[in-house]
Amino acid sequence: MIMMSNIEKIYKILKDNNYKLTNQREKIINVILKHEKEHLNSEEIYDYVKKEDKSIGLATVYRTIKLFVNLDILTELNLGDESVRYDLNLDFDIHNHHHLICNSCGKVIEVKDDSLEILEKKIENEYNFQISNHKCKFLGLCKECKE
Amino acid sequence: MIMMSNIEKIYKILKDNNYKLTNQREKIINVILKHEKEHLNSEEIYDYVKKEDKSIGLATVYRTIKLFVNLDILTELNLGDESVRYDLNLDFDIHNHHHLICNSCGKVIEVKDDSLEILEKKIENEYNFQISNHKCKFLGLCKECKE
DNA sequence: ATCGTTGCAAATCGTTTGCAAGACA
DNA sequence: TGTCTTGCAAACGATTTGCAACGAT
Repeated sequence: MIMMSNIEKIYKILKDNNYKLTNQREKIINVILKHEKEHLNSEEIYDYVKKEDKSIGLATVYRTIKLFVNLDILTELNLGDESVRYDLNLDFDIHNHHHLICNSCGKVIEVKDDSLEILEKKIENEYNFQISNHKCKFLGLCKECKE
Repeated sequence: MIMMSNIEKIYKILKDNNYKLTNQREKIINVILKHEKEHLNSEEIYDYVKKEDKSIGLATVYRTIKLFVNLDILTELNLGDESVRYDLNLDFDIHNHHHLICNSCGKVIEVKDDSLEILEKKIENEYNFQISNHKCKFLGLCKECKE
């Protein structure tokens, strides 16, 4: 099995779904990949893309983000009271992936963990609720802000 | 220790913080309490209150909700892609309280559970991140929709 | 050549604000 | 009475839309 880079994965998803790979979409993808760890919001994505291409329209950025959310390339994050931020989602194992959110500096740290499965089993039995996914965030203070 | 009803608790919180108990606030409280399990959003709260009092202003409802969030009477919920909904929060043990969200009918079921503490301990050690709270949602199908 | 995609500007949505009038303590 | 609170309408910010022009396949 050939290993695909993230960029290739996204190109393939677009192609597979009959969406065109335009100049604007390419630039937006590059910005999102480059800042993957920062969980940018719409405005930030627009600002970064604007630096590469002064003529890009705000609506295009919004439309592209929405498309990517629909294609499961991005996941919307509702962190704290702030704006909606986006999380790149190309690993297909998001099921066991949580977020630590620092109340002081706003940093978002990703955590891989599967220990919620015990709790999920319990819920499935107790409530007869069939779980397909979970979203978990832990609020608190990061290493740096704790000091 | 005397047991206070939810209504009494809210009246006390307002009084303790030097807020007046107005007619409009009373009506909003009643609507929220009556529909506690439904996790109403702003619009729904407004619609219900409007039925009791045709003359109430939309801004008043928004201002009251915001006040209640600040006073920790309500907690904002960001469920799925929908609007912000509100969760009555008078038990003071929200720390161990999760939400099950049905992808089909949108129902929200509350779950009391404290088994996340093991995971929290693990995160605190592994990431040196001091957790003060968590918010967890489990997405899937409820008993009724599963059939 | 076709049909998806874009940039622009206007429209829309939910929410917030300024202000004068009204009401609770 | 004094100050907090209200209703109204206007303002606001983020996102969406209609449309004619453009561009990828």
